[in-house]
Amino acid sequence: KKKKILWVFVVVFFFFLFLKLFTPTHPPTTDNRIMELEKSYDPKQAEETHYQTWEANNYFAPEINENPNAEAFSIVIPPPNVTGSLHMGHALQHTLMDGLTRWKRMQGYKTLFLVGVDHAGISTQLMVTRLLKKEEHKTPQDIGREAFTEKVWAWKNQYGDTITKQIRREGLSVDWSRERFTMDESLSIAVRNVFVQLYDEGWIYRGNRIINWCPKDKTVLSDLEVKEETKKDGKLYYLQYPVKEQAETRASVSVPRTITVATTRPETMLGDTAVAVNPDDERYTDLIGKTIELPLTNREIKIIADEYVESDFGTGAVKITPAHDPNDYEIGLRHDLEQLNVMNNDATMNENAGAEFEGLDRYTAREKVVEKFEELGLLEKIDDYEVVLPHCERCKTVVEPLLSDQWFVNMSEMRDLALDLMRTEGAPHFYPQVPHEKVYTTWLENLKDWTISRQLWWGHQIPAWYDEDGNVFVAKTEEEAIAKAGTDNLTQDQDVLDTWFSSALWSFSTLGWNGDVTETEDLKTFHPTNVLVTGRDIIFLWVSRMVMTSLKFVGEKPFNDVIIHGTVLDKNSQRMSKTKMNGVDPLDVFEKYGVDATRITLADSATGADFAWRDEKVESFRNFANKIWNATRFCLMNSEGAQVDYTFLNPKAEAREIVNLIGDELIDIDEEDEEFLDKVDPQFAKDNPKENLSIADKWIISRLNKTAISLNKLLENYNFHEAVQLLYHFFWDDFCDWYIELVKDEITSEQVNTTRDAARSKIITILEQALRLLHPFMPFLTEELWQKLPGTSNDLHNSAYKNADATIMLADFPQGDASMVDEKSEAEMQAIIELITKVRNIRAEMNIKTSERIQLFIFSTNVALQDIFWANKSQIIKLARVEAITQSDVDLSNEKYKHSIPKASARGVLSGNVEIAIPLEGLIDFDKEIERLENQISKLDVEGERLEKQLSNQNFVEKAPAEKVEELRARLSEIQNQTQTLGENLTALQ
RNA sequence: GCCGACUUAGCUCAGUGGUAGAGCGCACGCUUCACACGCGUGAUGUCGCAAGUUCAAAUCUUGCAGUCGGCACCA
Repeated sequence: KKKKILWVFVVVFFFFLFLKLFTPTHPPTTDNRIMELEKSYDPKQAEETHYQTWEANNYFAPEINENPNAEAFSIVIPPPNVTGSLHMGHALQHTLMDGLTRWKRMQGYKTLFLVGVDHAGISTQLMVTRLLKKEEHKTPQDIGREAFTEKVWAWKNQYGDTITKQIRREGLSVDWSRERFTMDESLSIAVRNVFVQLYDEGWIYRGNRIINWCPKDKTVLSDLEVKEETKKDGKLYYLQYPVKEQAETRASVSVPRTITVATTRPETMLGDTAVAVNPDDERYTDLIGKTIELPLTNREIKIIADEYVESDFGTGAVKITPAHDPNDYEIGLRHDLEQLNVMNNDATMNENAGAEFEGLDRYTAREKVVEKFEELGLLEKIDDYEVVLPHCERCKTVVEPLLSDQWFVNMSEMRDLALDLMRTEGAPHFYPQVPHEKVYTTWLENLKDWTISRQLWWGHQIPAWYDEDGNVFVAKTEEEAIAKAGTDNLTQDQDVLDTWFSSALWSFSTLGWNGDVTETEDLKTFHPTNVLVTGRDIIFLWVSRMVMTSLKFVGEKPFNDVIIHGTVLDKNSQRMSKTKMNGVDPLDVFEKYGVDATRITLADSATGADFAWRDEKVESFRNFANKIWNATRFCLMNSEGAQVDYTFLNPKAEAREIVNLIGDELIDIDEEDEEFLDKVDPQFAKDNPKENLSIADKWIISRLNKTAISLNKLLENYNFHEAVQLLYHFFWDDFCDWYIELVKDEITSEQVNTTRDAARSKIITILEQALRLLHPFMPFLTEELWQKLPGTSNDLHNSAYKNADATIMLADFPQGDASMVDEKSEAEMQAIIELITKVRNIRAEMNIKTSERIQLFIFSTNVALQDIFWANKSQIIKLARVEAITQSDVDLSNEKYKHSIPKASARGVLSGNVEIAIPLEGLIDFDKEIERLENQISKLDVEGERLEKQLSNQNFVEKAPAEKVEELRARLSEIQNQTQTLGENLTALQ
């Protein structure tokens, strides 16, 4: 038995060896380019090599543009956190920005895509603090401010380039020579100058206010950094406060009177300094002005009347804690109440809370307060209550409202500048405009003061100094502060500024403005930037503030347009988050499908709406990348004797031909033409006059020009989804499925002649144009392939980059030429496509084997169409798998048609009164053919009925545009014709 | 409470007054000399529900229902 198994193995082995040896290999070729192309696209190599070349050759820098009159195009990147790493949101916005930049660069604009990172105060400080604890078991306080910030810098220098490496991986054409960091010297000077000016003008002030305090990060937060979260299982505690009665009344009352207040935070009662009721509340009228003996304290507080209190809410009586609640604070001011802070900055109770509570955490204190009230018999009840609690956006800790000394910006002046800009110019223009413009405007209208100080060490230290008496001196430098104070016994404010304060200056501080320097070449050239691309979560935090500061300090808007992209959700339409572990790492996707496939997937998804991430979608664009690869592979396999040549694409080529024949002086050509003609090979023009172009050639040229025109228009409107769809279908459907197939025979011809070479040049020329159109969104693949095409050189560059080495990223972006849109050829081609599709349809429905060649009769009273079919008979034969077509097959008169075609034929009708018949002697299943024809007739009937109904409506005929009515009439008449023909065919079968 | 968005084919999403679209999936067929990450063919939707405007509504208006956001407040 064992022997038998072994024997089988040996046989199988030799069988495969045999198969391997005798399988024909690729046909030999003289062109070694072919050998370079693998059967499918592997993005790795392209991604590794081209970026380095681009960067090394300085292609990303605006200086590459040699045209002194070039218009500028600029984008500043929303600076990612220096601590950060790339997520899908970045990948999305980066793709859009780079797509736009590459597009404009190819158009000859002097482009700047400015890159940089943000110091991200809280995030970075937290990260390094954690590291310090883990590695050295120390807190920042243990090592002191100076040592700590040194550590952060060291950390930044060591790890801060993670994000920039990832940006390179994405292929972003950013100018690294202008890379910025929010804590760069010049940007820091800008921050100080802005601070000093705003202070001097009275817009920045220091004040004691109720602020949002994060007890974990131990810093104040702005309103925008606090996120509300609903807690369903909250409690509402009803506490009874005994009213202190006058001696004489006390005698007559057996039980002391109490007033009940409700609270969700009982521990704050230790800081109560009043109880408030509505002045019109009759229940409490007699108590107003009386005194309460505040339990658990030995303090007495007043009952006051204030309109703020709503009588029908809760008990109608409110405990007032001015130091721990923003509303209470306001009431406190109105009634001149004491502000008693009972908490430390870590949310433990302080000495003001009383010895019993001092040092307890706020929640422990809460329990204890409730216990004590219960013991005293003063706890009325506890209700279940849904509470909404403010949380720290970063660490999720419940934020405590606290009374604290902080720095604020009064935004009223800058807010008005921004609102005026919107009202007068409609700027910045949001894409999509709805709903963002309104949200932005409404937010500005209700803008409150901005808390800008942070109790951190990492960031821009506030340029304010205090003397021994606490007098404040705001100055750009310590020297200036000393000069102002008249003493050097000064201490600088220990706090730093909100990260967003420096971000707010980003659009101009990155271009060299710093308050000392207010005019730079870059600022003049690139500001205002053209467009900002960002997520909707930072419209308030960043976009609006850039608008305000830019108007105030530079006197112009920071950008014309703002693209707000949607959020990338997970496949279940949930937000991606670290805690949910449902994030998709762009680097994994790059690895699996390639950067280009990922980029074009993201661009396709960018409609402004949120979208669910699906790997299947990238997969389909990976397939698209492979399709491009293989189409190019095919062209290269048949590229001997061919090269990219624009003579073919444009009638201006004919001008060159004439120029060559009769001399320059006789023809009037403008400068633009001259430039174009430089790229044209005159010999090719002579060999291939335009009259030689086939319908397929004219059609693909028309499609190409239409595509280019539409694409540019779509990109102008930031319509990325439509742009990608257009490219996808032009390349796959028009170019691959039809053009390549139509010219395949010609191109792969064994015969070496000028016709073959011309066909090869034509297809490569179209392909080369297509690669350019694709480049902004698929930079690596297109560069890889473009470099391999015969005849690509820096001659194809936009005239602004004539001296740069050949690269597709500097090639001239096809604008499309409306004069090359050829509707006649498109219609003719459409007829051929329709014919072939119809035959294929009949073949499939009648189960005719692919290998089976069939006969085809084409009948049309339209002589022009007859000619077209005849002229393209070889393509029809090939693509519809037809045996042969003779002149008589397409030249049938009505009578002859009816009599000469076998009855046993499958029939079809096409638009333009074209009929086809496929004799199926012995193959035809009559029942099946009857069913097929009936199906088609009934489909046409449905449409016909609807049209008839519409056309018989007098109102429609009278009121609808005449064009429309005519259109429907024509369609109806065609349907009637087709139905009739099919009906006759049907009758003949029965 | 205020403001807003969304609801279209099995799934993910485009479209936005004039005959319903894509990709994926599905069905059938294909070792057709670039590509099975492919080729060909096909099926599938009272465009959330109801009313209104209009000759004509998925598209505009109003109401309702569901989903999801943003802002504000909550003793």
